[in-house]
Amino acid sequence: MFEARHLRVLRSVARTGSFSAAARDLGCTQPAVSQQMKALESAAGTPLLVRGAREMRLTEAGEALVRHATGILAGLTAAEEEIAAIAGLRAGRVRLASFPSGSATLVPDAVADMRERHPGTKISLVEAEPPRSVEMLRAGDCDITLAFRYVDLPTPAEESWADLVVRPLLTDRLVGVVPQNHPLAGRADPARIGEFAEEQWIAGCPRCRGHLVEVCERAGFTPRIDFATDDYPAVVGLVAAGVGVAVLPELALESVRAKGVAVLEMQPAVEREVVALTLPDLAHVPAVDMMLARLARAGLRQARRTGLARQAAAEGAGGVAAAGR
Amino acid sequence: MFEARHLRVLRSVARTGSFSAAARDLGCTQPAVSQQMKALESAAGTPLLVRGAREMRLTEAGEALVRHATGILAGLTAAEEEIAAIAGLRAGRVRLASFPSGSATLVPDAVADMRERHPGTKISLVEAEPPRSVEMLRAGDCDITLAFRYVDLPTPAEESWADLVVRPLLTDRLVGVVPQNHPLAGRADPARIGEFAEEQWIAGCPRCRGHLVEVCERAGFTPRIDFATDDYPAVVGLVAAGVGVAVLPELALESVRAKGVAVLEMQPAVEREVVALTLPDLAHVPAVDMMLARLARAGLRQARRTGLARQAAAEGAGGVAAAGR
DNA sequence: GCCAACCATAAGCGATGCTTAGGGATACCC
DNA sequence: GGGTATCCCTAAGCATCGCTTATGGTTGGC
Repeated sequence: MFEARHLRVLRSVARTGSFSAAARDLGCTQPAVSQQMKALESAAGTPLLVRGAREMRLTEAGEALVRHATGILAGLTAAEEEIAAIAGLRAGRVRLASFPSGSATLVPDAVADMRERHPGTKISLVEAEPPRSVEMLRAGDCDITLAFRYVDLPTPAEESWADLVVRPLLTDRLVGVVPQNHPLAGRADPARIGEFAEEQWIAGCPRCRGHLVEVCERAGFTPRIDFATDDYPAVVGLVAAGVGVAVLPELALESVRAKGVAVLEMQPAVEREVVALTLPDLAHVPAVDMMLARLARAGLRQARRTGLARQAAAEGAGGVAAAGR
Repeated sequence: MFEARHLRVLRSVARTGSFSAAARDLGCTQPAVSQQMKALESAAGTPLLVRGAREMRLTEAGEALVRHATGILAGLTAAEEEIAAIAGLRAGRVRLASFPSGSATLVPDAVADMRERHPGTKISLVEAEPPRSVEMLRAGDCDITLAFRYVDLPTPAEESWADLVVRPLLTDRLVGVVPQNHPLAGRADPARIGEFAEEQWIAGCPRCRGHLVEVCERAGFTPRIDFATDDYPAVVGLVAAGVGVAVLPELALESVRAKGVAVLEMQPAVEREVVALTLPDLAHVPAVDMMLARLARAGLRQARRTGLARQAAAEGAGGVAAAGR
């Protein structure tokens, strides 16, 4: 079995015509070259070099081997370059899976950031809600999954993230969304969930709906859900049209033009933790690692933006709370 | 720097999907595979594998490396096969250089022998007289040189074979060639060189001519050389036509139809040693080594043939000695 | 809930491959 | 023609590498 090291030495000897020159070329001593060549000739089973008076010539077998070595070493170099490009973020691919409100807010920011810093990387995105998207991650169909969990809700066992790398990005809150002419719309104080007990509800994605029911039942009532859709603009439109009220993640509202509705802080706050998930091995893949960092940064920026908006709304309180933002 | 060993392991892991299976495949233990992969990932600078629940998956970098590995390992295998073919005499080339009487007698026999035993080998032949042919050998323009030396003559220093592998093939003798009607033609006893002192001489190749002059001068006369050619049929023709006499190597007569001349043994015998020369390194090249063996065998066969002919001539003595053979 | 398969890690050990040191041959130069 | 520089080989010492065995932890399957 020839080894690449042997071929490098042989090629260098063939090029320079002497062991000493090859040794200088390769950055080692001349006996090292001599030994390597002896080993190589032994492996080949035939001499490869003819020690001429002043120069080193190749035998037929030597020429054949050099001919092959050229291609082999070129392939090796190409491989090294491609791997180095991936390791050095000049290439590489990250496949994201995200739930809708994440892919509308955090992902674009992070992707733009990533593309600016590492233009060679390729990013793809599929939308998938948490249980499914985590399956995809485990099945190798994506590299990073954006997911969320409600901190007050015990995670179901079959959905454990214990074996995953969990990178918190953002702590999201639920907010109430009511028609602009709703009695609660003008109030400065946060709303309690119980105040919506008698309303008609418009619910979001299945997971959120499940959580919502849980929260309401803890507050002592069962919400009357007349309409459910994971299409948040539709939810907002329905609320604006007076069909009902909704309690939505703040992040989900971020990319929706909230016209004709009032957004209310909830008391007590119900928090949703938005995280990026990946497999432990993938966490060390440079492009994945960098993408996680970009997502974390996007999460911070998003949190700051939301915080500022909330602060501005609080300062301007007395009017319509955070309406029409 | 990736090594072929690494790539073999990676490919095996990729194919089998587990370290244990790869270890069985490669004939080593599982920790060996584990360590190799760790080293390879360290060299790559990025993970190559994702340890899935039950199967081993490749990362993007891993897939890229396997893609390259396929070509690289194929190239290595091809190289090994080609070298093995040369080492195993299923391929290979031998370039011969020979003086004319050698290339007309020993070489055809040896080449036929070689081709029969190792049909894959390629043999080429160029004609060249000793000083020049040895230069060719040293310059790498041929692999084996057939040459000869007169054992009674000190070899000139600049033509030393001390650094070469010298393989004796045959001990050739000089014989006298006289017209069939020459006074010496019918005699059973060997001729002495001095008996030709007053003759006109027809000489062979320059080297032989030089030697001939030396031999004659030791015998106390200077031969009157009227004609010199390295074309032995021409020499024989001239002798037959009565232009003069010649003293030629027996081997040179072997391929010449000696019509109209008588061939006389010489007393004392003057011997020419026919040898095959090669460079020490080339002597270990299988095809060269085998060709030397074939040449040696051809030399033996030739010696036997000559011996038998001489014996037959001796038994039939009293008539025309060895005429018209 | 135990068992089997798989992978990681650690320790021991032999092989490999490098280095330095020294010797012989050869071409070049004064 | 002798000195010198270059080149290669060999030997010995030594560090590293890579394999093995032994062992532990984890994960599916029965």
